[in-house]
Amino acid sequence: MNEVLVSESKQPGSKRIVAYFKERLLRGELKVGDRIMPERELAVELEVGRPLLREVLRSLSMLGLLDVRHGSGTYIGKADIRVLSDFFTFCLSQEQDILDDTMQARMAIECQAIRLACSRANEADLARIGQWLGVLIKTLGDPEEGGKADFMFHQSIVAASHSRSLTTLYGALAELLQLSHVERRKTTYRNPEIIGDLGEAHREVFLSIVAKDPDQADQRLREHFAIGDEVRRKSLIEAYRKGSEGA
Amino acid sequence: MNEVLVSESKQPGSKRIVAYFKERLLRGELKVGDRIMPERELAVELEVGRPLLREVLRSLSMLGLLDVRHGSGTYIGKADIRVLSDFFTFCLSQEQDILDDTMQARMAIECQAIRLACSRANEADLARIGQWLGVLIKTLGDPEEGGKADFMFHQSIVAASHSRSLTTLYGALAELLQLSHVERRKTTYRNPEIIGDLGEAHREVFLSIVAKDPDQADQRLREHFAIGDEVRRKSLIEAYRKGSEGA
DNA sequence: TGCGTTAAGTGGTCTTACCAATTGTGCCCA
DNA sequence: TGGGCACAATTGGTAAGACCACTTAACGCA
Repeated sequence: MNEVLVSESKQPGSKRIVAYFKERLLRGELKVGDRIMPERELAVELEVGRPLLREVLRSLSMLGLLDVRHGSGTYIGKADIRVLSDFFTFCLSQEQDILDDTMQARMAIECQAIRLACSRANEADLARIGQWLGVLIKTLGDPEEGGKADFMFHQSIVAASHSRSLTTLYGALAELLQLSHVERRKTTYRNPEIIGDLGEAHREVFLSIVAKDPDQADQRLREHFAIGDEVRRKSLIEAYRKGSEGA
Repeated sequence: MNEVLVSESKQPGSKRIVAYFKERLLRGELKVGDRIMPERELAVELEVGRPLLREVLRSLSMLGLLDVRHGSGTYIGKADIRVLSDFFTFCLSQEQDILDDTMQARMAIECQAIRLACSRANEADLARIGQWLGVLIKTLGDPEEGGKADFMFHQSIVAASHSRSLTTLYGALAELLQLSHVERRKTTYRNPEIIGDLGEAHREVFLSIVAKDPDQADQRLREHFAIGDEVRRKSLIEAYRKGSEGA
């Protein structure tokens, strides 16, 4: 969308349509909930055919920027970050070891979020984090349910930061992160000692938020991540050994 | 794209088209660089009209997932994160004080990236960071050029992390971050003392990477952000006082 | 005044036609 | 025999017109 600015009439129709929306959205002329001009009228105004206009409208709709309602009209939507979960999955899935690397993005967002949560979390936030901590502990022996609870626990912390940009980024990675949680659980869930440590580590993370100590919370969370890394490293070594002996 | 799975033939045409691509991309049947079936053939196979197919192809193309070449064919693209810069800008620009909040996302990504850069940065990375440090110092008195150099300095650090997910997220926020850099400079550039401190702070950040000390690098970067916040707080207070006296 | 019916307005999908860019094939000439 | 040029085929780009389907508004009648 960031094209070199040339005479609008010389630009391909599709780019003129995109520019039309971009300008009006950024100018505030079109706001969430506004109804835009009907397709046939807009096509005439932009001097394009309706099929081409619909191509762009569909694109913007798939991003959530437009809310197209059959028989009613087309409205400016609230940009939907959920669509990005798929996109990020596509984007990053073309990379090797992406689940491992996603940990970096997760650590980046969560460590900053937990710092903010220490000062911004309200009673409802703390209650929600505590609730997911409870569910997590109950489901320690179940990789699927435990992985989901683990994800929700961490997502509650990010939500407690009350930072729109952090929750947006976290939401964009949600599908990959959730997959990562479940995969991690599957490599470790059979070891009761590890499982016990896992619950304990999450409890300490929670308590550090309650204590409202940003540096400590950041540290506890990093320790939690490091424990998880170490656990998986040992599991891999053990699996490798078993594999060698079997050979 | 995460729709409830129903009989494919009963789904609207557009959803079937999206599902067609999603399945084949995730299955690895379609890889970057592959050429897909010509439009007219694909329309027949999916039992949709060509205009509808083009609507979805245009959408996927705008996300960079498809590389459509006039007269040549349609190829699977490498998902282009640059498109997300605009989308994130739309997404987050619907929020109040978004430039301020974007700082949180920036801090999250950069503080994690700089930790990784301490162990992963190679000679070329360090040279590039140093180069942008030089440009930054030369352009301290120019908000536009200095803002760009500042952004590039920080972006080089993120690149030096060699983390695909962090660079992807940072790229998605690039437009907002760059705007943020320039805006910050505009509030402070007239004060020579602040400007001097700015150059010095960046130098210390750079040196901490060279020293390969993750905790120190993280701390220096946070101090740098804190100094920037303090500077802007003072500038706002001063502007407010002047405003009051003028009233 | 409220309900039902009809018509108008709006998006959804498709067929057909034609334009424009790229690529491949065949023929001619050196 | 090889290279170059021209033409045709293949592919994407754009549009008009037709018709379907959903929503909303207006009008008439009880």
